[in-house]
Amino acid sequence: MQHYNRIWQTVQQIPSGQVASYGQIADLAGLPGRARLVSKALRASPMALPWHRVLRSNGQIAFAAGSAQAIEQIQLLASEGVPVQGTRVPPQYSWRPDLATLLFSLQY
DNA sequence: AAGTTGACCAAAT
DNA sequence: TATTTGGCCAACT
Repeated sequence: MQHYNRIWQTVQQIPSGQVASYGQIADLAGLPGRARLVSKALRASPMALPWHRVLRSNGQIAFAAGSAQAIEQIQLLASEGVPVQGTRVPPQYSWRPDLATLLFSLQY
């Protein structure tokens, strides 16, 4: 699907040490309102992606607390210097992409 | 063809 | 802070 490629490329733009929400990725990929599609795209991704930098809009991990996936994600984030305090990542780690940079790097 | 299911979200409570 | 509610829509039954 064409949309998945856009989503994957957008996720790859998230810098180490920062995080983005599903809705944010959808918007940046040109798919406003389709946050759920992003989760599907990540699940279906055949390539290596920084999927751990994608959180819910409120900073929480999308997986159930305590699940193996959630634990792995927390570990990966920690290795980049992003703490998960209690149940969520503090908002100052959210990615604020420069628009011109994005437009330059998203090729189709 | 019709109903269900999500790695979601914003707003209200 | 946590939970609920209604909305969303592609992919799967």
